[in-house]
Amino acid sequence: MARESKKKRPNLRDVSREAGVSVATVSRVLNTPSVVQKDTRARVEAKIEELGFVRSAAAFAINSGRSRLLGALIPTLESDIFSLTISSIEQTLVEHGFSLIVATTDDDPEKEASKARELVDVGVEGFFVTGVDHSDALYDLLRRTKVPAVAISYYDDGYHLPTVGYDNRLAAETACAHLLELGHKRVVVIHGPLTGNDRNIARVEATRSALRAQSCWFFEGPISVAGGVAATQRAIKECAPFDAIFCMSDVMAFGALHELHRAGLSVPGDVSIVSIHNLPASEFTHPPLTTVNLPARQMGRRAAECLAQWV
Amino acid sequence: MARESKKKRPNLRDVSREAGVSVATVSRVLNTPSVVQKDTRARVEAKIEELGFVRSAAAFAINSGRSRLLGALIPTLESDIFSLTISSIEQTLVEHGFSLIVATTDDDPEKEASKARELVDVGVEGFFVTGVDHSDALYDLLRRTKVPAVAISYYDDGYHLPTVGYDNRLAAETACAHLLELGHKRVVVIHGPLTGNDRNIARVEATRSALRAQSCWFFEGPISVAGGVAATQRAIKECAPFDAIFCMSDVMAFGALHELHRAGLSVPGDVSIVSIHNLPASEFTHPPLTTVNLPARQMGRRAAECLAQWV
DNA sequence: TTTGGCTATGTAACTGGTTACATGCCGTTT
DNA sequence: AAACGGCATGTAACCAGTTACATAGCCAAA
Repeated sequence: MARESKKKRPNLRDVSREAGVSVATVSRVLNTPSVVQKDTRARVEAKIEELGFVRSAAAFAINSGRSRLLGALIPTLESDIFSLTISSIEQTLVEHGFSLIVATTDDDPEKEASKARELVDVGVEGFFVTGVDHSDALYDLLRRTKVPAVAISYYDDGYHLPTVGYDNRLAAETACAHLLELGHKRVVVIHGPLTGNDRNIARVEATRSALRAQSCWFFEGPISVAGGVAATQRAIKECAPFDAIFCMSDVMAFGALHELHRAGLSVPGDVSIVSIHNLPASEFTHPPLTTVNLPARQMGRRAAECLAQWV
Repeated sequence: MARESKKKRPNLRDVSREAGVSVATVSRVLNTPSVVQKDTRARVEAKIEELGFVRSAAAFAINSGRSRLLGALIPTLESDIFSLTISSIEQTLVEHGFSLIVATTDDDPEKEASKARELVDVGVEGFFVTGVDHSDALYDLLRRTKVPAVAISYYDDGYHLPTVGYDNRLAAETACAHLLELGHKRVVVIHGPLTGNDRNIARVEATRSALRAQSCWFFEGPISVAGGVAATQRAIKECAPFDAIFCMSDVMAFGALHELHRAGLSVPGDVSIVSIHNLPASEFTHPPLTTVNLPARQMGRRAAECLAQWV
């Protein structure tokens, strides 16, 4: 009774003592059960069950050097694209026996570096970063600790980290090509923040060059439905008439669609909309969105497999 | 040069040797810098920097007993409600010096229990579970390991774990009251899966009793826009005319809205819609959704603070 | 000059596992 | 009967930190 209450958690030695075997044997039961005699094993396993023993993760990690933890540094979880990606990363990692720590960075390189540092402190064996544009502090950390990292949401062969993602320039170009094909001449481009966001920068640059022969207006806003609404309002006020809107993100397109309806403009009659992402919900807007597919789930899976293999 | 390449990562002894002090002193520089002489400390800190030393999280955890990790067991990340919640949990936890491991369960109690087990194995100091309905295996784990856990998305004073969340019955009742007030008589209720999902069960039960005097049809489907679309299609086919739809989740309401439009029914002219959640996007549907607000962000913050305090 | 107390640092024993190596036992083979 | 080999198990060193306790050095009071 005193035992029950004062003891915190049983450890290997407790089990070994109670089962009348050595610590090594208990450890073997845990790690290589096949090498220990059947009845001994049964006895030890019974004691483990009885005492409610669970091996200390810390102690395991300390001599195996393996924490079975990976981290993910993403701008936000409040955007479907990233939550979709994280979701599939997590699902893939469990298959490989890893757990996933998420850390959000708000697209702030400083915050990213400090959270990366925390991840390393907490013992991750590797992590994901979003995009290819990072602070020196982060690169420094990677160099010093040699922790494996893969970049997601961005595909760039020449980058010094493995990248798993899509070609953001190509995605924008594809959308632009579609607009050009339809013969649009006056295009409003609505995109997310450019500071610290290489993905948006790549898309905007590609768009500028693809639409160089067209009249274009660029509007920046937060990547949200409200952001799309606000940008579209400004566009209607400042640069109507236009015949197309290109949203760099489906969620902003939802907002654009809403605002166009509100303004009495029909889609695609008066204005065409194209965007990038192809979220599950984009199929059910009115009309359905024309959007460049970014295979977020697939990317998550690939990235997870890449990192799991590496470590 | 041989050192550079063959050595893995510098440890406490390496630093102490190089700095010409004992391991205890280095440890003190790390943990209680104030007690070590200024110049000694400076020397040690310089060496730490020079060697790129980072203390092993595992070794720290093993004797402090603190992993600084918490886990979250949620049904899915692919739903805005949960990603919103997780997002605010994560943001709150960093303020308290914790990192967050996410694990998705698909609303499957078995999966939940096994992931809980993994979380414990990996060394979390506590975790969040969703709802109050769990497998025996999970309760057993909690009892044996005494790991703190708080339940979210559900408020129930009498539960044996602390709960941080909303009153799901009340939310449903509020929505129903609104429909009754408008005088609706024939109501279609669209809800998510009931198996293993106490939140949905509570809402449906509350709805049944609130609308006992009305004609009601209940449709179940996955919590997604597509799920809402499909359920609404069936409703139109099987039980028109109805004058209201109550969706237990905004995302399903998006689908319902879409499908009603497609069928040529006007909202709220022909059919009223109410739902639960109040997602950021719900303000921008056409017409804006009437929805019972569930303060996901606030809940995340509270839950995080609760658990952080506890451990 | 001795004693006492304070501070800065070192020594070594812990934490809870893993594992290289040692040992003991039993059945074959010569 | 002696020697050998293989298997099951035990002993103790190790991983990378923390920390209780010991010690050394210094200054002031007796």
